[in-house]
Parts: sequence; C-alpha cells; structure tokens
Amino acid sequence: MTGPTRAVLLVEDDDAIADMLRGFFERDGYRFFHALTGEEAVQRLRLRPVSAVLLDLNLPGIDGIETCRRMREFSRAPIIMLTARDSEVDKVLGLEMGADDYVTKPFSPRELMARVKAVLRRAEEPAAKPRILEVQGFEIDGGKRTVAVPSGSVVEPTAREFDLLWFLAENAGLVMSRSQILEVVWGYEYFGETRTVDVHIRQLRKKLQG
Amino acid sequence: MTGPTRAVLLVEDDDAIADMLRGFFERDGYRFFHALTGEEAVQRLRLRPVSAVLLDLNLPGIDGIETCRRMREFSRAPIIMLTARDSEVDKVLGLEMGADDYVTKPFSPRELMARVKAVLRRAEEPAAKPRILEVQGFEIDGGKRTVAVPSGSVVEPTAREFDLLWFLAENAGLVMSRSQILEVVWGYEYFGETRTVDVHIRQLRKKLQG
DNA sequence: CACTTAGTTCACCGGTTCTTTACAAATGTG
DNA sequence: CACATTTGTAAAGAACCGGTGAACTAAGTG
Repeated sequence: MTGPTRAVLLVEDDDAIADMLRGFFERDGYRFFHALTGEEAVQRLRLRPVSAVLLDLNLPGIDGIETCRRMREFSRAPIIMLTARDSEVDKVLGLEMGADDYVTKPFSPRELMARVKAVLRRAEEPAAKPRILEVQGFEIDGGKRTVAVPSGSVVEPTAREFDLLWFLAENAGLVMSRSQILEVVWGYEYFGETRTVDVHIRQLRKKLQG
Repeated sequence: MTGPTRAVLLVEDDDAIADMLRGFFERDGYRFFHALTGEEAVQRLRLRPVSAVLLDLNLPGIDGIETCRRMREFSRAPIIMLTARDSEVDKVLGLEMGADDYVTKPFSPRELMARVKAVLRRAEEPAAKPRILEVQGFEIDGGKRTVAVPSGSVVEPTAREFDLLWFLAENAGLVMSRSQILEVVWGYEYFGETRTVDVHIRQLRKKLQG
C-alpha cells in the first residue's frame, strides 16, 4: 500500500453506472475520474496519467476500440475493457489493440475491482519493495510503518500521520503547500480544510520529538 | 529458466484468438504450436512434448475433457484449461481429469501467460521442500501444516487459517493491508469482503494462544 | 436426513483517529 | 504601531476502525 495513491479513469456514457462505481472505488481509496466520451478520456489521460483505465466499448462518438488505440499511442496505462456479453469480436480486437483485461457486462463492482487490482499488481510488481527512508537521523520504515527517532525510540504513527511523514521525507528539503500535501497524501478528490494538515503536522512533531 | 526452449501447445478452434495468443507468447520467447481439434492436439503432443498445453474446452469433435483424458494417458505435461465463464461443472471435471489450472474466458493474455509461468515453475520444482518457519517462538510447519506454539502444544489450523498465518509469518514485521492479504492468501480474483480477514485472524489468535 | 465443520458476511459497540472549528500567538506589511 | 495574514494549539464532534457474537451458506459425514 505504500507508494502513490492509485487512480482510475472510467470512460462510460451512463452516469448511473459511473456514480455507482465511483462509490466503490473511492471507498477503497482510489481516486476516480470519469469521462463521458472517448475524446474526453484521451484528453484527460494526456493531462493526468492514471493507474488504470476502465473503458466501455459502447461509446458515443469514437468507440472503445478507437479510444483504446489512441490511448496506446502515448500511454502504457493498463486498460480494462467493459464489454457486452458474448462480443467475441470486440474482445479479440480489443486485446490486439492493447487492452490488458476484459470484464463482460453485467459485472459486479467487486469483480471489476479485483481485476483492477490484478492489473495494478502486475504493473507494479517489479518495483514493489519495502523501502526505508533516512532523513535527518530519522529512519522511516515503509514496511513496518514505524519511525526510529534519533533518540533511539521507535514511534508508530497513525496511518495518515505516516503517509504524511513519508511524503515529506520523500521530498525532504522541498517546500510543499498545504494543497499539494492534501492532493498527494489525502488524494486528489479530497475537498477538506487545509488546516487539517496543520493538525496532523503538529501531532507528528509531538510524536517525533522524544 | 535454463534448459530447452519453452513451448506451448494451444488447442483452440478460433483462429483469431490463436493468432492473438501466438503474438503474445512468441514475443515472450515461447515456441507456439496451434491445434484446431482435440485429435490433432493429441497427435501433436505424441510427436513433440511441450512445456504446457492450453486447452479450450469447447472444441469440435472430441471435447476438451476427453482431449485432456487422452493426453493424460501418455503425457504429464501441465494442462491449462480455457473455459467459458460459469461452467463450474467443466472446471471440476477438468481438474479431476488431470488439468493443472484453468482460466475462464474472457481472459487477458497476460493473465494466461502468468498462469503458464506459474505452472511451469511448479513443474520444474518437483520436490516442494517442506519448510518450517520460526517466528516468535511459533514453529510453523509448511509440510504438516501445523503450528507448535510456545507453550508446547501443537495446533492444526484450517486451510485458510494456515495459509493466512504462513503469509503473515513469511513477512513477519511488515504491515499488510487487508486487501494485500486477500490478494495473496485468498487469490487475486477474490471478490469478497475485507472483514473476512478479521474473522480468520480472530480464529487464529484464539487457536494460537494456548 | 441431521449434524459438523469451514468459510463468509453482517450488525453492533467501544475506542481511536480524523476533521473541523475557534482562538491565541506569531509573522508580515503599510 | 495598526492591521492583515499566517501559523500553532486545544478541544469537541464526526467518522472510522478493529474486535466480537451470531447468522448464514456450502460441503462433507454418519
């Protein structure tokens, strides 16, 4: 779970389906973007890379296959296609076009999320390793999610606190605005107060001195 | 992966799928053979042994199950079945017939290749060494699938419980999220509730403190 | 069939964590 | 200095999380 927040881009013209999926993904800690058309999706993907694309094949305007092709011109993001049952033709076409997986409608949200996870895992596997950051005498253990402070004692921050510390330590020396921190640590779709950061910082300072 | 070139034999009556898979496998350094019918596949396998057989269940002429049976009469090559969704009957039958794994359609080529690799790996390490993990006074016996607790008594967890314990013990000290645990212990395609993990953990704790 | 066991899901509770808010202190600016 | 802006602190309520009992399903057994 360490590492950057995961984001998915859904390309789907049915708002009801999109809203439903948004719920599931956000509850699971993903950032969720929704594009109504293929053109919009391609444009979005150019602007902000995501961890995976969920691509409905039945789209107004350019269809899913074409969308997939255009995306593949510049992005290697995993693409999961959402297809109607039994459309074998589309399936083969889609896979040739560079899709990574398929889910046939109707699908359960859980199944879809499992596929997304499988795809992400495959993509992330080579790199995934528990790291340890050393900053100013602090040893921040991403595996144990603990911090060894200079005095010798070991602190166990809460989840948010640790994510926050990890982010700051990764970019040690760089000045980060509150909204930058919120974006990365809390997730891009978080609309909370920026002062929340202050409170967590304070909590961290308290825990890390001593 | 030292040794002879890896070769797979696909038994599949759909040329489009076959061509698509050929691309994936050959790009990955496999030799790729394609048979359209069960009879043809059996004959091929007699002539030239392969590292793995990918066997579509829906075949003209003799079906996948029968093909599998005939192959097993003379070959121990790993067989991966390609089945339509929801054909539980076939699945069980296939595994009883001696298949090593199965993949439900539609599948992603990458998923299929991952399965092939897994099967090959298993085949190459014939004697799965029964290991024993020692963590915090617990002796976890992967062969017997039992646990000797510090007090001296020996516990026999259920299958899931043991797999869960084994995974945690292998990564002793590391913090694992529920979804990480689900992915590894339950399997990548598991769609269940994350709280299931809690319940099994509780059960383990109960059994291990004694 | 009744009965057992394993596995999964759910609802609830109590404690922790997170977020917001309000205000004080510090800092910047004319 | 007077004022605005930013930062630190404390407290309180909301939201969340982990532990638990229990219901339920599925599979195996006598």
